[in-house]
Amino acid sequence: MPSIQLDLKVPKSLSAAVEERIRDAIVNAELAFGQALPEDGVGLAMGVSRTPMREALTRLQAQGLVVIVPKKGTFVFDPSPDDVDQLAAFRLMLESEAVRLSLAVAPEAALAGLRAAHAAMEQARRAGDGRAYARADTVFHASFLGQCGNGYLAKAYESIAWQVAALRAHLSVPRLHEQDTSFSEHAAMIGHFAAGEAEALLAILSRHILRSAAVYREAIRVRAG
Amino acid sequence: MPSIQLDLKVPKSLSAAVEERIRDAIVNAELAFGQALPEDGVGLAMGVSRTPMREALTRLQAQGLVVIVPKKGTFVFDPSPDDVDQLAAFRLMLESEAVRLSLAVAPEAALAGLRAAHAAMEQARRAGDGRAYARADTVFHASFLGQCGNGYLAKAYESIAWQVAALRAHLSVPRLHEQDTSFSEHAAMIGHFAAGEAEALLAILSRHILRSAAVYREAIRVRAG
DNA sequence: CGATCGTACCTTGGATACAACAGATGTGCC
DNA sequence: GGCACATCTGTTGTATCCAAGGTACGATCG
Repeated sequence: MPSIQLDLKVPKSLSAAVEERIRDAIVNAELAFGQALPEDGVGLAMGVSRTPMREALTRLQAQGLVVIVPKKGTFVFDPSPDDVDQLAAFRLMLESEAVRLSLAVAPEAALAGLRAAHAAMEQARRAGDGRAYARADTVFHASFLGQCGNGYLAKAYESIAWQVAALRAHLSVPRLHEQDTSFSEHAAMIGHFAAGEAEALLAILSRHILRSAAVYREAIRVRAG
Repeated sequence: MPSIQLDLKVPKSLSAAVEERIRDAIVNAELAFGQALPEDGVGLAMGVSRTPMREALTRLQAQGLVVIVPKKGTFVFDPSPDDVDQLAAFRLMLESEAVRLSLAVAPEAALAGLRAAHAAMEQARRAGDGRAYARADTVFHASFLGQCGNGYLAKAYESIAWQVAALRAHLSVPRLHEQDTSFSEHAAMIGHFAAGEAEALLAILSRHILRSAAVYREAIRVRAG
């Protein structure tokens, strides 16, 4: 066994690179909801052919980020107000279970992840970097999942986390007031987690998730008219 | 609008047909766990080329039924005892929530589905058709999901239901005693559902799922040595 | 005899060419 | 002016070809 570890940058496959790029574009709101993604459009712009592009789109469809309509085209997913509610409900369900599990299985590791993410949130808040704050927010919630010990649960969460991130990027109105509320709620969650107070934590989590869902729902409803 | 319904067999895409065929082969135990699935092997046997085969395999990977190892090949998924436990736990979590939701949202529709499935189970049991019984069993549990009103929850369940079905086909030892227990448990669940007794139903469901998980886990452990 | 290197084969990864289908657009007729 | 039809374009669906990586086996050298 080699004693040193040189993490050689393995050139990931083109399809993986394309998938990642498009996903970033969606969750960073570079692409609008419902926007068409012809196979030879984005692909050629990146210098790749249709084959990896197709694979990337297929995988993105499995993640719910794009919708492929046979013989018509591929489009960025376009959630209805109802979708937002259902997504939030499902997210809350997964995350609640992850909280209970991680609390039972690996509370120290999860707590470390929460604190690190919260520190990153604080730094981003001081710097006024909304995007970094959002990223840290994502990491915070992913901490529960990473330590819950159930790979299927974690995978299911991943498959919707991107959609949640996209909603946040597209629909959030960055008000500092909101961010303050969010920040203190996260702090409270850490406190309850450290104390092993699952129910109190879940109450905050539920409020937290359902409140943002209401905001997104309203934003979509208004936009759609 | 045509007044008659001739369910004209829409020529689904080749990739969809291949996907379905391979999935059937896996959940019907025609293919062993870990078996290699070279792109030009199964494909050519069905007379299709590698491209639709690749798409089918990509989607099957998203469903957890196959594992694609870059530059090595594609293989039927091969769950470890731990995987079985986690899968069962996740399934129980999804299905419990679906029970609560369907009970709250559309109890009549769900109940109709349950009764229909249970009737099919009884018929299959009388006929001694184990495969038909298993299919009806799958339909029974899917009834909760179909009426829960949350598409994300239903989709997540679908994505693991195939794996559960595959476990059942590969590892079940068809003992009539087991089937009797299963049958009466399902009847009890219908009774509790009709009476709106969620907790009693969930207790049976939990026993039901965890018991079969223990069987599968043991079967895998023994097989692996 | 064993370890290591080279090579051949098998696999997937990607590109391109062709075919088929859906929708839009324009045109002619009524 | 409106409707029906043909065409035309843009898109996906499929097949085939070439390239590159990984594995296993055998040869070769110590």
